[in-house]
Amino acid sequence: MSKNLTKRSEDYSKWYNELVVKADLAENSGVRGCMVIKPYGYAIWEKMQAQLDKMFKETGHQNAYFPLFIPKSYFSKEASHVKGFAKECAVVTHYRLKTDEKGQIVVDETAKLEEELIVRPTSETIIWDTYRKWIQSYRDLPLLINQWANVVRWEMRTRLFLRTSEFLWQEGHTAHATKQEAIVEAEKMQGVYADFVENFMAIPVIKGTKTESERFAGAIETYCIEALMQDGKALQAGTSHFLGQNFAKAFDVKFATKEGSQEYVWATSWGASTRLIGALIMTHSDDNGLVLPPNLAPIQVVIVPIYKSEEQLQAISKKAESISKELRALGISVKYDDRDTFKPGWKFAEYELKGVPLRLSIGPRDLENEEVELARRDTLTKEVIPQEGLALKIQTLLGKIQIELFQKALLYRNEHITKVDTFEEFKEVLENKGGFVSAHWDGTPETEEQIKNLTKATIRCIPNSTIFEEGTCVFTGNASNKRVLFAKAY
RNA sequence: CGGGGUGUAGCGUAGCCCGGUUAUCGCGCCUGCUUUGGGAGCAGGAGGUCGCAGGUUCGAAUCCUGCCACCCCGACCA
Repeated sequence: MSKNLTKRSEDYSKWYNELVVKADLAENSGVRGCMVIKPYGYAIWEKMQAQLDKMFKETGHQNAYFPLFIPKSYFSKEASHVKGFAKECAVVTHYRLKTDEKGQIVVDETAKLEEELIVRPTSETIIWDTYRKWIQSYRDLPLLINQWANVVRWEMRTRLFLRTSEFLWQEGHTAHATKQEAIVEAEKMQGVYADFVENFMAIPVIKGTKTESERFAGAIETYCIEALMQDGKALQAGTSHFLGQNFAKAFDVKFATKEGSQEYVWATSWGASTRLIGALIMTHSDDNGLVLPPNLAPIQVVIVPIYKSEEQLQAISKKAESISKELRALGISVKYDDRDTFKPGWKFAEYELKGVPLRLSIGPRDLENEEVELARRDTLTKEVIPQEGLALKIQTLLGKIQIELFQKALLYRNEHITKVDTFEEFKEVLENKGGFVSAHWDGTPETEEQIKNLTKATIRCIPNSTIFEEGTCVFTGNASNKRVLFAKAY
């Protein structure tokens, strides 16, 4: 999309990291792959939270909060779950420090915990341990709970927003009386995520299911939404899991049916994280900085005065205030930046870097002609327009930008789904073009594994939209009845 | 955990191989004047445990040993 964005990952990586820091979203904290989210970045997260939370409430969910620490024994009750997370857990082993003979602060070895506590990498176990106490009867079901929290995963290599040791997210955990109802819930939440990401973040996604080897640890089925970044790599933007009765059995969560029998409940869990901010950056931004869709922009319109004298500034400020007032009346967030410590050119560059969708500049010339200069961040175009009817025009334009950002990303995404039928083509497309590769696969984890080892591409999903099609596996030549999407992924 | 690299002012860096006055430069910061329609100019100024701890030496940012932190490449990544 942008002239300098390149598929060479080290360049792209550098571009991305610099952008995150320069746009004032976040920075490395210097603490083991943990980042500091700065006020501007957090304001975007708050907007995302507010919208998601609203959507969860509308689908009948309630918020609650569970402990940060999970006793090791809880954690190990579901076999495949513990296997999936064991290698990336932070463990609390002591509860006290002391001063040693050299005056150094050291861990007090006598204050060793009898049972270690795991800092939650996800909360299934502690939540299901709690649900056992909450659920007795079919009347207690369904139980539809969401938690906003932080989790810790001790990843080997981290990257701002995309994979940090600690991250912020929401995790929904629901309990149902029937298998069918739980599946419907998991699918519904996949839909909620897709709706949010596409319509609010303007990021097109492909809905699908994960293969067995990519599935969440402990899930029967994982529903996902997959997005494509500008460097041709895929990013998992949200997941929803049908957990069957695995956790109910591990934590002995049973309910009395109408008929009086005891049955295990059916479970789902679903989550989306601050990683989505990384997706946002990598989908829309360019070499001038961040590009924010209007729905997510903490500041939607910035007004920059251009003046020489104090009298001019006063006249401009008066006009800017009346424009701001009109815009705010339409629910548009406006910032009037009349700081005299920075020059207009500096401010233009600054707000472009921060991705503010629209910029108005007003100078003496504009006052005289009853005009303003309006600049669009996404297209970098400018026009001088009358002050008459400005607020409504801006409102319409913000809506238009939101849609056009999505359309632009959708076009790029669609151009980067390539059907291939030979392994030579498969490698060629991954290497030179990037993006999703749509290919036949024989359905075995072994083939998937071998392809991954040879190309670093994984099966991102089996798209919901995939249709029955006779074919042969791109790697083994064995029979296949549908295409799946491969890609290199974050 | 393997392979490579880097730690010098808030940020980015030169100096290190070949030890020697007061540690270099740029950005940023402070003061003043001029500027303000796309990241201003000039002048002056402040800011340093040279990652930490030992060692060698008359003398260490520089050489030696150990440790720590971070980055990149692998492995890992619901």
